[in-house]
Amino acid sequence: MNESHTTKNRLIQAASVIFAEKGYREATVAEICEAAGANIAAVNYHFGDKESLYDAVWHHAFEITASEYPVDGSLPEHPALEDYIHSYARAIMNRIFSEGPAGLFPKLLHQEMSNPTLALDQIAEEALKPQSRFLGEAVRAALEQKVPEETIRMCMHSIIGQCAFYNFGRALRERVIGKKTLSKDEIERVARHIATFSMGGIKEIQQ
Amino acid sequence: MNESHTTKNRLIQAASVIFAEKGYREATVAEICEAAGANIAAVNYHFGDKESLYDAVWHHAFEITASEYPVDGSLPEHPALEDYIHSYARAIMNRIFSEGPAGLFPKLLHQEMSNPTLALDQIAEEALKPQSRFLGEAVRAALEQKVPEETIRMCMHSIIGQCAFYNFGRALRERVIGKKTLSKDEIERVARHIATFSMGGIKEIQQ
DNA sequence: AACTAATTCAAACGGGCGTTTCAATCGTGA
DNA sequence: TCACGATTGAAACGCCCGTTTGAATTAGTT
Repeated sequence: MNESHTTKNRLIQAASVIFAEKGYREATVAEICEAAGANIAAVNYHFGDKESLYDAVWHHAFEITASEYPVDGSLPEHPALEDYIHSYARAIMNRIFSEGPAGLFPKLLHQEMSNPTLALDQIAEEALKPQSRFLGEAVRAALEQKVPEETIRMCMHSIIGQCAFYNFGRALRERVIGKKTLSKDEIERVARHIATFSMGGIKEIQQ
Repeated sequence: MNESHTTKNRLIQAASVIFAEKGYREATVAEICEAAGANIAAVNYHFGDKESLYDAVWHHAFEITASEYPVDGSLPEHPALEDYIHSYARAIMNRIFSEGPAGLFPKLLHQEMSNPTLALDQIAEEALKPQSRFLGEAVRAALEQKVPEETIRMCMHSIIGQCAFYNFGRALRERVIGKKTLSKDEIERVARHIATFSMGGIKEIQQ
């Protein structure tokens, strides 16, 4: 009876979508239960309270996105710096524009960044620091000893910022540009652009 | 009696801070009134309802930030592309790390991006599109005819993304890096970095 | 000083929220 | 088949929200 159609799992899946859309505080347990086809008391019975359900949603969302689109998922055998950046950008872009469950993590993260709950500390430690290190060590290795630590950090932020903007800028892209989603090809071109652009930036910085 | 200490003005000032901190829905009129030293009914008397107060806050915040840190505020006489990017980045960074009223606009924008209200359409049209055009036309002029429109757009996003990350990444910078704010000098170095990095990126793209 | 309009005040109103309650129902092992 | 723990169900509780009310107070005009 450990199927994925238990009430508990239906709650997590329904809650993921609603939390991602509205954020923790704006989402109501009533609408979550209705979307899951469960009774209003189901959240408290299966999770204790709303906040524990939120924790469960986070772990679920991160596991899915990290296994479907790992940041080192496109690395060739002997990767150069550009390969690291491209692999990172490709993974992040695919996550952001995934319309399936892998797309929920970036949306949850966006919500959490503007109105942090206690969950953010844990997420930063478990999910984001490792990804940040993945990029940071690649950049540091490529620039070794030539530039101060602050410059390395700024270069990392330049790379991460380019990717993250497609997540945080969602609402604006619809309004300023008029494009809601990106095709598979566009995603590939953006990831390639970010890698090329960043390599040019780093070259310009280090001379 | 058109001073800046009327109840109406105190409400706008108090509300700006609270809306910027918590977003529209999470902020309560009770705490706004308390912070303004006004009665609970003051919002409805002076503005009609919470949403109209929110509109007033937006206009107030944008006027302040746009006049204190205009995106063309650091342009030399005959600006090259790098000057445009630097002027833009410097203005945005100064806004983001301003601890005074000029810092409220980026915070409000962050809130609005994750949970858009009807106000976002108006903001996008009045405040953000012009700034986007400022950058876009400079980039387009520098790359004229050499690259497709999609490439120009991606370069713009690379520049804007680098700046915006310092706004959206606030909560993470504290948790992953451990730095909360930036000194005046650091702000200048980041703005210079973004301009240099972006020029390198654009050079790499256009060849 | 007297009158009028503007503003402030404490209290209350509906409505929606997360949570609790406890009876009804289901699933499973004896 | 029966009994018992696990799960579901409908209803209610207590709380906080934005807003409204109507009286009290203040400010401006003659």
